[in-house]
Amino acid sequence: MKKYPEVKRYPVAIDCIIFGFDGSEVKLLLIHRGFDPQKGKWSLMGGFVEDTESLDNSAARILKNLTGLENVYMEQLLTFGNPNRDPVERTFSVVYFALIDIHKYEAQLTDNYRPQWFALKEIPKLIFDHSTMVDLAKEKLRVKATHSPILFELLPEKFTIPQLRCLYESVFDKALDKRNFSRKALSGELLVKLKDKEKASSKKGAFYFRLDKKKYNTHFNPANVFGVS
Amino acid sequence: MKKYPEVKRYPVAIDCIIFGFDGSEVKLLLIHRGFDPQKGKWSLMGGFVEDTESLDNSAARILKNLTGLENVYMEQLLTFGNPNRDPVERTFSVVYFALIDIHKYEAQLTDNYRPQWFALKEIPKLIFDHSTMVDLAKEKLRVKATHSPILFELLPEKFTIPQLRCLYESVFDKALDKRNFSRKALSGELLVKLKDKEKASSKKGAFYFRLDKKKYNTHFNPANVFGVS
DNA sequence: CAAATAAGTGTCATTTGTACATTTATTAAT
DNA sequence: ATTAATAAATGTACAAATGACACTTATTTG
Repeated sequence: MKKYPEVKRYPVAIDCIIFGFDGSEVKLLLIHRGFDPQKGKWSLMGGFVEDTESLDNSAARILKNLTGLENVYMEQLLTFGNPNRDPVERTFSVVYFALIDIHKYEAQLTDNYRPQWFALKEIPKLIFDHSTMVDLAKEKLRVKATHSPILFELLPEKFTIPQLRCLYESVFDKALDKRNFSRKALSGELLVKLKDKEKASSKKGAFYFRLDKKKYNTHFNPANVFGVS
Repeated sequence: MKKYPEVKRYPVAIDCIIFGFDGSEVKLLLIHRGFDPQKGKWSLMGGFVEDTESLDNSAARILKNLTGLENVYMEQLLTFGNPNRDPVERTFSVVYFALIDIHKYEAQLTDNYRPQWFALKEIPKLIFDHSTMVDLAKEKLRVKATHSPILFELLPEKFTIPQLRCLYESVFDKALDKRNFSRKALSGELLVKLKDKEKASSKKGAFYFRLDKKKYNTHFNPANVFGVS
């Protein structure tokens, strides 16, 4: 059958929002945009969807090309399509987002586009509607964190309860009660206590824990980790 | 500046998923597709995005054209873009969904595309990937219903507690305890008891309630009714 | 006035959430 | 060796929310 007649066609882009945790704070990964307009400005990792790839695959390819990051589980967030969002011509952008452990992916990160991690409170001005995208992702991150243990994705293999609390405090931007937090964290029985301690941040040291992956995967399988969609 | 060189362009479509409640069950609105391929088959309300409209406006226009429904608050769900999802040519589809009170919109509904309401358990085979879209929307509906009082969107101005319970039972597909349900429903202080009763479904009759719109809007403003995005 | 129908309501036990202060293990300095 | 400093670890009591459960009430119809 012939193509749809009289239908306008548009470039479809992907933008990737990568949140990361470095043990004390949640940060956002940005790069310098590689082409005009706004070449060199701070930007999300973006590119155009190619002809034979799915949206998910396209997002993975683009992230890999621009940052070197691979095997990052990203979730589709929302599509932006205001007629004037891109000054060059109308484009649609399907936004993806992910949460990673910064240190885990440190080695993968390539330097081509001079990527940089920014604390959530120090995000610079971004091109186009990228700031709106990030705001939306931050909000979604909070909501998801409330209803699922999604934030474990941000942690290294071994982590301490204080680090975990720190992560939640960073996401929600508020102080949490030590005692109540650790009671709740441990009550889920998802955490396994290890024998060794993290000694860098206190004299006493804090015991490491790891995630019980079996239980985690059973109760929150990958497709559901980030919730519904 | 010149348009992006060497970038492929695609039609961008919208598909609208409309859930409705008729007082006893949640249903899905479908129409007969108006053009080839698959002309005449059961389909979501879909069409192509036009050049000057936003995605939200496009969704509203398409819904109006195909069904007559106006002023329905729809939320963007997810974008589908597998290369082969449409046999004619590659298209992307941004999916929207909404919840309405079937009776409230009864008069608006036009007959051009022979629209029909289907109980969730009796949804017919749909074109393309529309069934997947509906499954996703059902799931999202459940999750949203758990975390926000979204379901009030499905009710008429006046409704009874048993109707409300019935709605939740329909969405979650399970029986809920009468006593606990009404305690919880009333505890929010979002419901205002009226003087008259609904007498159709019992001899005793059930008091009508209405939503306290001020409180509802204060705590769950339109942008947030459906949650985050 | 009896029967039928679905609405409406209360209690108790359990779980969950919240507020709050002291003790403990370890290191570094004297 | 003793002390000071640091941040980790832990418990209790009260309030609020949840879940399980059965009887009474208002109304209509025969």
